[in-house]
Amino acid sequence: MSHQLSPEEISPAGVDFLPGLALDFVIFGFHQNQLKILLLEYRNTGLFALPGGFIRQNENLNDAARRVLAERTSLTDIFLEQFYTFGDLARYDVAPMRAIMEAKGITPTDNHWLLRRFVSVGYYALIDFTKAVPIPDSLSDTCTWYELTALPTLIQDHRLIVQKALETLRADLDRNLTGFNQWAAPLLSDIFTMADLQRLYETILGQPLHRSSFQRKMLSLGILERLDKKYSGGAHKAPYLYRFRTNSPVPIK
Amino acid sequence: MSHQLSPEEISPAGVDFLPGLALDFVIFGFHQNQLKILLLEYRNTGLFALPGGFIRQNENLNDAARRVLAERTSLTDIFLEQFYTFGDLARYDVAPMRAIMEAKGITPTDNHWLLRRFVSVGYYALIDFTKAVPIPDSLSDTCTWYELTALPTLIQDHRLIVQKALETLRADLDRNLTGFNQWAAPLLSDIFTMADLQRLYETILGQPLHRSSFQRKMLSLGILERLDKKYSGGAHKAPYLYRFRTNSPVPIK
DNA sequence: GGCTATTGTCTCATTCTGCGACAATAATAA
DNA sequence: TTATTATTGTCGCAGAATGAGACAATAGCC
Repeated sequence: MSHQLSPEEISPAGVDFLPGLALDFVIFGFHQNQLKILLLEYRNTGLFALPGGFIRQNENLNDAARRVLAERTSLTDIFLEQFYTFGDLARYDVAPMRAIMEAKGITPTDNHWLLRRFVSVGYYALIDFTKAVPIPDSLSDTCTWYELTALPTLIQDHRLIVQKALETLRADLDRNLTGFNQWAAPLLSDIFTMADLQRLYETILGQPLHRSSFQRKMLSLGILERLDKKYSGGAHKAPYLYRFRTNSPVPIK
Repeated sequence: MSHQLSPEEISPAGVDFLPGLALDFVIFGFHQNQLKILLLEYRNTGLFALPGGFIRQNENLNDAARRVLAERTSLTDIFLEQFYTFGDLARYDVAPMRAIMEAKGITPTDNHWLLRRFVSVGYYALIDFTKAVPIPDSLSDTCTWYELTALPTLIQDHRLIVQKALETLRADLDRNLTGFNQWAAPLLSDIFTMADLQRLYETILGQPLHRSSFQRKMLSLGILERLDKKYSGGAHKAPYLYRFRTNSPVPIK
């Protein structure tokens, strides 16, 4: 986990937060055949971590997740999915966290609350990375998109968390596709072509898909609405445009 | 959540446990076309709850789950699956918990740690209910199997937790089938017929399945080993016996 | 030795999926 | 205006997967 604290909040006991419980985020960013995730970097330490946060005493768990995500991406009303809760003792190595704090000029006592054990609830999101304005938290220096295929070494068990998030994203893509698009900053533009959608799928699944089978499957999901308009782009046949149905039927498994 | 504490542990601050974090269990029990779950009852209160527990300071989350489950069922080495973490504020209504403690002769202070907010990690298991010896925890009076189709009213959000566990159990049944059987107290007896397996599926999924299609599908999963022996049961053709392969291949989705 | 309920397997129709074919077409170039 | 070209929508086919019934084999019972 990591931290959306203001500097004043670091030294006190973090008393406004639920103790020992954190949130970790795997924020997938898609745009034009690229899949990235958002990472924090701690200068002078060479350490990278997933964005994270804590839960306020009077805040729902899922609301806390939405709040922290908004703080990191400046995007509100994001579609978030909880995917696993990580609670191994081994996952929390105090050395990196101590290095991060000392690089910030803080010398924590041995039982500083940030150096204790945390259980962390993992969430993932999928957004258009051109629409986010990444903002580092108070302990980190940069908050940047990294290609999923070229991630730096991450602290703690964050590599495992990314892996599990990716598996869940892939497995539930059909089911969550509408969700990713019905919020403030949709993943695809409001209207899009079948080719746009296919590029999204291919990038996330990491494999090419056959065009006609893909079209057939997408239409059979019943979540798309075909618009009668056409495109004005390249020197070739104009594709139909689509948008996601509101109140789309939930696909039956 | 609920509690595996000894009476002495109730009044102190539960200092050995991670604060604010609990475990809730949906322990499915199967036997001969019956699907039940394990519930605790608190006498003199009419309240029913899922078994639950807490995590020790120096204990892995999943190990804590295994420990508590062993305490409730006397079964060690159980196959457990984490399925969701529940963190709404509304889920923790203090009134039932206070009633439970007062029925036990304890008068908790307003900020007693058991009356504070808990975030709870949900786990489910699936065992043969004839092999468990249910043991109530220190706050409850009985620990009993209840038919899933006739559950009493549960405290807090426990009905929702059961619902979500059942959905996950059904969705992941193929994938976890070997898991449920390769531990100390297997779900099915060591060797079993295809009809036994079909009854298990029909009971869990809550719908009848076609015999020949079911057989074809089960064999195609590649997790069964057919034994050349035969049965000696009724006045009819003897079925083959099966057992689960060790090192069965993971079914590809 | 016949009877009967259950089992293993086969077959057939239907649906789903992978994959290529082909005509339609929209902008550009000639 | 016409030819060119890349891309698109759809169709068709082969193979796989699935639903559903048919039928012979058989193990114990009377």
